[in-house]
Amino acid sequence: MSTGLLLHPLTLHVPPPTSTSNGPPQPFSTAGNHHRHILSLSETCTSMSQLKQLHAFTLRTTFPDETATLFLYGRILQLSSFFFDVSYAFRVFDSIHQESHSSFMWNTLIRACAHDVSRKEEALLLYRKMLGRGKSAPDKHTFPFVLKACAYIFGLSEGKQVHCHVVKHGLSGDVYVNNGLIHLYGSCGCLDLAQKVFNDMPERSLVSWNSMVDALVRAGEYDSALELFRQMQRSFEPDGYTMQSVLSACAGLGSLSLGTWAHAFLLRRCDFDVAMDVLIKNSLIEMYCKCGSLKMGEQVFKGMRKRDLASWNAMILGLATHGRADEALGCFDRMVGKEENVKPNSVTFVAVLTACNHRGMVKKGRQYFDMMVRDYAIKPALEHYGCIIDLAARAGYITEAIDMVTSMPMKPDAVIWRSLLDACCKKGASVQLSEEIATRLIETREDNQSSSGAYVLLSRVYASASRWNDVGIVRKLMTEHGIRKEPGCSSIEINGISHEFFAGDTSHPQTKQIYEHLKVIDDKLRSVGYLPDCSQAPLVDSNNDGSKEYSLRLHSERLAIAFGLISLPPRTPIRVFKNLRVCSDCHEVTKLISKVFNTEIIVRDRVRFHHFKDGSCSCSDYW
DNA sequence: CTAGGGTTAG
Repeated sequence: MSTGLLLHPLTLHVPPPTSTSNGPPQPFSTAGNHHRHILSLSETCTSMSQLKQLHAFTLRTTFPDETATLFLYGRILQLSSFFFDVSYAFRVFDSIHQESHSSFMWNTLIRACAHDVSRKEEALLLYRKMLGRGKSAPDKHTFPFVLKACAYIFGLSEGKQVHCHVVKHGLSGDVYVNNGLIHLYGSCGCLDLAQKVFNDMPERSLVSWNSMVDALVRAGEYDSALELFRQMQRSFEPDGYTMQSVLSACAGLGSLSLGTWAHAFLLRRCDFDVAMDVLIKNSLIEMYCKCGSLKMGEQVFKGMRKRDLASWNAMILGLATHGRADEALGCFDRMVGKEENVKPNSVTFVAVLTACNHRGMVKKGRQYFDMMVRDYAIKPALEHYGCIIDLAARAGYITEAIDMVTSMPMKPDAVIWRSLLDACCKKGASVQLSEEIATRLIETREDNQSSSGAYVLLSRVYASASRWNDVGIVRKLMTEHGIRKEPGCSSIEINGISHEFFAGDTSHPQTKQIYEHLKVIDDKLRSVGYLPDCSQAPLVDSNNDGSKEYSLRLHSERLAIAFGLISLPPRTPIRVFKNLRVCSDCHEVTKLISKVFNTEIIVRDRVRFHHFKDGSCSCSDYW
């Protein structure tokens, strides 16, 4: 046989066989310590084809003892998963006698599955098999992989069982295992369990802290996440993973001052490789856009040497949510154009459709929806239908929107019913239709939006039809079901201090001034020809005292803008965050106010509200 | 005798 099978560069690293230091290598069947050579070859193996040659040698070689053979097979398994050839690993594993499967082999295979997106379930299956065979017990290496697989499929009940096994095997003190548990509970939304594991750990690493910070961010506990970040710095230097979570927390709070601080922090302290750098920059774009600084978001985006799909998605979405639909669509064109040639995914189209939605561009929205299906073969998800249905309904094409709901292949969720009902309410659809939709919305049992939920919207429908009896019934139902109407809410951040405004709210210390200024704004708007559109904003009896006002007048973001115009020096950009979705008319009004008062005003939606205990939060409180 | 943990947009 020829050893020419093993090609350069592998052959370069073969230690000379002791028996034949000169001349051609001997056939492997005779020499007693050839297995050592194969073993050392396995250390320099650089590709799957080399590994296969090695495997072939192994099959032809007689090994001095069983242990040595199994050790080598373990290596081969390890290498095939290192080269991402999991099916080869499976074949090797299956070729080994069941009795001889070692913990190492099981672990290697489970790990290979846990790292492969399409094999997460297989990882759990293997683990179950491993337990069932009873030959090799799981150890501290097994659990982190199994837990990762559980986390990925959100298998909370499976994960809890694995947690029991961890305890049973006396591994509840292992730092790797515990990190896996934190990650699992964090991804499944069990914050208290994640916290408990974290608290009870005898030893913590940087990964433990990062996983816990991440769990808090996922749960929307941004404040606590930042507090933990502060604590962790007493023992660890943050890395890229940490900063990614910290940036998400800042984005979630909508706090530009915190976000800017985090940006400065990472410029000063952190050093990443290129892959991490792209990830961090993407988080920066998202953070700046969510905090209302589209300018900084764009700056980061433009300054990137390398961009990936997520960078484009973040930028398009940022432009879209700021109502800059044309630029968002332009960005999309550039992305798919010849020069950049990045293939969009389903998230890209959510961003593109959001751009159309925020500007009420019905036709364009439909075009992009069709383009997604036709040109990119992307199957529309619920979110895409949500965008396009909302778009149609808001523009008054309620029948068409309902047709889309009935023809789409999946079950509509509460968001879709709500946007239909909202449109019915604003466009004065028939009471019967509105009632039907409200019923469906309530049936989903997901309707927990107190300010624009089924009951509130339905009572508005009855009110605009002057069916006061029914309004009373709905009100009573709301009380019985314990649903409290919460007013719309906006916030504005000034010098690191956040101020909140509720529609109709009078609790701010400068209320009198704010309302006076609101009147100034409205008068100015009227003087340039703007009149609140009654069909968009029906008369509502929001105070339940017979005093009807345009709901537009009560919009909380207008209070916030009024406050901004009073307390900021002229021409300072004003950033307002709204808890409800910003719609096209809101962008219009804001644009008009910006023009009339010569100030840049940015309104951003869907930022989670951060309730400061003392009503304020400054940068220095945190760091 | 081998080894291991944490990222992604609505």
